[in-house]
Amino acid sequence: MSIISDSAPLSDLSVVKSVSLTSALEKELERLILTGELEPGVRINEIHLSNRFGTSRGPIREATRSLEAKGLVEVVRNRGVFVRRLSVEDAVEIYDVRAALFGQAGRLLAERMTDGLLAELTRMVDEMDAVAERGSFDEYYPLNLGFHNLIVSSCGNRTLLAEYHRFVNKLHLFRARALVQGGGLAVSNREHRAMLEALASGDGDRAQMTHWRHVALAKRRLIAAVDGHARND
Amino acid sequence: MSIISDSAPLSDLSVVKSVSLTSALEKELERLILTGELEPGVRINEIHLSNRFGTSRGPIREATRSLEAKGLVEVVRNRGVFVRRLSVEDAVEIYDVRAALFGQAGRLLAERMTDGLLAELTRMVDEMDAVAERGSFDEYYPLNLGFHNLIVSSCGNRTLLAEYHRFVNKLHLFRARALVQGGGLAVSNREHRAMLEALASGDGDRAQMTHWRHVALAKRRLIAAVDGHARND
DNA sequence: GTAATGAAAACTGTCAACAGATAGGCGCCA
DNA sequence: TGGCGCCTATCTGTTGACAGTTTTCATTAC
Repeated sequence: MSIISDSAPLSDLSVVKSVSLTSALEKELERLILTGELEPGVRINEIHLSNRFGTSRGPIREATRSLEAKGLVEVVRNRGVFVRRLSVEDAVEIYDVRAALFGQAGRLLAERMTDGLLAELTRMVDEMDAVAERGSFDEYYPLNLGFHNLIVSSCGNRTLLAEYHRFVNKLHLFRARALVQGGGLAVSNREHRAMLEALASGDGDRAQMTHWRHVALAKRRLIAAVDGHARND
Repeated sequence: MSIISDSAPLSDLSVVKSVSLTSALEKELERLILTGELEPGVRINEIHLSNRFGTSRGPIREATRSLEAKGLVEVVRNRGVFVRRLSVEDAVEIYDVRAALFGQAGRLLAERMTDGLLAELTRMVDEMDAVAERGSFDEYYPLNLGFHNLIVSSCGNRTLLAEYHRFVNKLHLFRARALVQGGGLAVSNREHRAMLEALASGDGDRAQMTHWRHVALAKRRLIAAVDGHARND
């Protein structure tokens, strides 16, 4: 259950012998993939990596097998491992799964809501409104990410949290990822307010619905953006 | 994206060189774990396994790292890999995730329902009713499994399908698994009928709700069974 | 100029061996 | 007799090497 979101600056792997070389390598490879330093589609050369990290190929192979199970890379026999490339269809499928998980998180959170958390979430949405008015996407994006993370982190289900993060991370493998990020800052934040109200009411059904719909609408925006982009090609 | 459900009788690993030794070992280990031949909590000895399968330890280590990422085993540094043991809390968390995924599958299926599929699903529910009346759990269980699988398999989202199977499989690691299987055959099948009606109506919201609730109620039955069992101890 | 061919280079799959860590048993001592 | 520490057996972590496959590239024929 590795929740991969903090890309801690542990580039020097030599220090972390305490947590096994394989898992350190796995984290580092995951970081390289998610930051885009290893682009979707490229092959991962075991020998190059073993030279780069000063290890033998064994631990690297173990790490890549782990990443394969997580869906970040693809292993082709006798040809090597490739950073997974997500098609539009893959991305759309992931949005459905993410919507389901996020809706469930909303439901669970509504049933265990605290005043402090509600205040914090409200503050975040207010801040996003301010930023959205300026149209500053660079500021909006991390706030938005933090808002969603706080909801899922606070829902009380660690399994759900891990899965949610896994799929959000996986979306980084979608080449046209930039498409979905733009557009509709204010619109998106209106949906956030609806979620807030549902959470405050303590109504699980309603919270699940608003949270589900938020991701479903994001999916619709993605599809529209992809279609528009394709038409412009 | 390995959908693991068919435990094909490929006990002889020597034949399947075409799909790589590691993945064949992984499938076999997964089978041993899910069937309970390797019980939750036991340690997996690399040397014994390599002798048993006639390979070296390398491929076995790769296979176990993959299983670790899937959540079936736990790796402790310098001590080995252990078949994962699920607590009641873990099982309950998984039910929440499963409910979310199954609800989403219901929604997707409602929006792409065909007459043929509806007829097949109806036939299955009728058969379950007949079996439930006889109180034959051994006959009910596989029918029930097939009913759920058909719904998720037909929803058109392969990512969702793979995830759903992963979590259903994971529940095999729950030691008190027998607790949830018993009780409420007729009750459960009444919920199936509600799901059928929602699917037939083509109403996505309603289908999601009925499918979600079906798993949520199963979760509640599990909790009740566990509580009752604990009180009897 | 292009396509087919064959050899060599590069890379992955697998294995066997060594180094370090852990666990269990034995003897020593209070 | 019970507890402590040492020692050995067992097992995992990692490495380097060999075998087989894929890819690359130069050569040759058309």
